[in-house]
Amino acid sequence: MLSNLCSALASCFTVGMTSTDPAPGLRARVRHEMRQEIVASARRHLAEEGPAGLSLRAIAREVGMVSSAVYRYVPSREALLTELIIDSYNALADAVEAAEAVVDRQGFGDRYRAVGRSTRLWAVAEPQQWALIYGSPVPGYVAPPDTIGPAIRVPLTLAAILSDASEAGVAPARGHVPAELHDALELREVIADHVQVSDDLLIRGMMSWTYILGSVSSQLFGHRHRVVSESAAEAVYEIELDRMVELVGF
Amino acid sequence: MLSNLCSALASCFTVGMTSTDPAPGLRARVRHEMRQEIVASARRHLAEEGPAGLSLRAIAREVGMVSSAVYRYVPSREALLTELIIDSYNALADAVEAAEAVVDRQGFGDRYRAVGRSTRLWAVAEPQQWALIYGSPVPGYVAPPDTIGPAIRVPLTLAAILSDASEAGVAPARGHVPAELHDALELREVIADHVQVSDDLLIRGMMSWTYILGSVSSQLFGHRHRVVSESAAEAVYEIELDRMVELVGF
DNA sequence: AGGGTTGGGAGAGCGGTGCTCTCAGTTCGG
DNA sequence: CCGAACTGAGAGCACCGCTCTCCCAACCCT
Repeated sequence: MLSNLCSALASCFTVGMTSTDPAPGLRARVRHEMRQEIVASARRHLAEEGPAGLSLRAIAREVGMVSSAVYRYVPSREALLTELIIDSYNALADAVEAAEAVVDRQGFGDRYRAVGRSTRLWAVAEPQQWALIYGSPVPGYVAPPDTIGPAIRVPLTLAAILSDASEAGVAPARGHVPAELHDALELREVIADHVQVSDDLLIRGMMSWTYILGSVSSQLFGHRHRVVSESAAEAVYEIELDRMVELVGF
Repeated sequence: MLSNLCSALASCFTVGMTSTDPAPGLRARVRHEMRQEIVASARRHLAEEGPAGLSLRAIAREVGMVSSAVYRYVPSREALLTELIIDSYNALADAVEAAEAVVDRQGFGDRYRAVGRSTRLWAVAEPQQWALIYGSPVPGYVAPPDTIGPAIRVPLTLAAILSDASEAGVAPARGHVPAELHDALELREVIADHVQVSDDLLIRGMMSWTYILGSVSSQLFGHRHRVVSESAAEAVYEIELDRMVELVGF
């Protein structure tokens, strides 16, 4: 029965469950609402205090419960963080995919720029969520497998751009990559393989995402202090995207 | 007298003080040793538990004191973290400068590669210190001015490479940078200005450091999962450095 | 050498955290 | 309708940063 409870909790905890029970039952519905209220409060606290400041007791206080009661809905603080992490990955991916989708399919450089711009815009709007997913991981915290799906959505969007560019004959390989590294590029296993992307282009594409991560984090975490003035950050970022387009070879 | 105590604590707290009192006094020396023991314990805890796990009480336990006693030596947990941050910046810069110094002065690409390699090596050896300085900042923590000096040492090393390359006529500007961004590049104010570095090269150089930050953090923080196999990380990183040399134009 | 001053350790305590356990009341399903 | 399941409250454990008081030992100065 304990395992029943656990699995019930776990399934209810899974994001995007929407089981649509035939007979929801009053108790089940109010439970679902209570859970959503808790998560909403957690999201609010995250945005205000940051990941380290997220406290189950504070959440309990806000929703008008005693701290032990929230454990009926959330197995642990870490699990709640995991849910917020998945949410954040998905929110970022939603924003990026929406921005990239409206760009001319043949403008590969512009598609990359759209990814870069929308990523930065989302991060600036939600700095704590950015810190949650791309900051230093909480020591002892291991990302559960549920997170890797949402986490890889943006890289997959970029991979699609590479794939389309390869198909169009743009961005040919222009650099040597040792053959023994071919199998090391695991990203290839995740993307549709009906189009052949060269190792060189795959690495350049990976670099283009790495660069976005590095630049946005640098800006948000204050590592551009005395390097680039804050007011020009966005304009400089546009130059950076141009140079990365140049590096990828679109 | 309270201000006296404060200033005494502050001056003793300053890194690299080494006041060399003429008459050290037994009490002063044992105090200094005690303080070093505390910082050493803090460093150990940082390496094991990470920044978030650094606890003054645990340190006190380890050095055989009651928790309130450590406050005679360290004003707060945050101040202790600041000291560790400065230490980490300096340790990284020491490693980078040592690696870069032994490279042929005219091999600008190789000098950059040395910076990139030594940065990654240090980060892999000291992941918690890397997370401390380049991970998400602790919410509510503001970097005191003492940190910016050590923090900018590696960027200055890179700036020197750019400057030398400019002087040698290598790496000419090859891309447009709007004139209004000229004053936004604050890094220029920090470096010796007897050599003219173009805006384009300055931005490319900044990008080369941003890229190192992004790539190393990606590797350490697990964002290369299902993208690049762990075993090939170092080899792929070498390719990345090659591509960045290409982007800078050395 | 003695006495006032100062520094440093110990202890208690405040408010906070995550999490567990027990108890009592409520709702639900057979 | 009654037993089973669910749910909130409360107490409690171990931890945290930090403050305050007390007391003893070391120090400096006369």
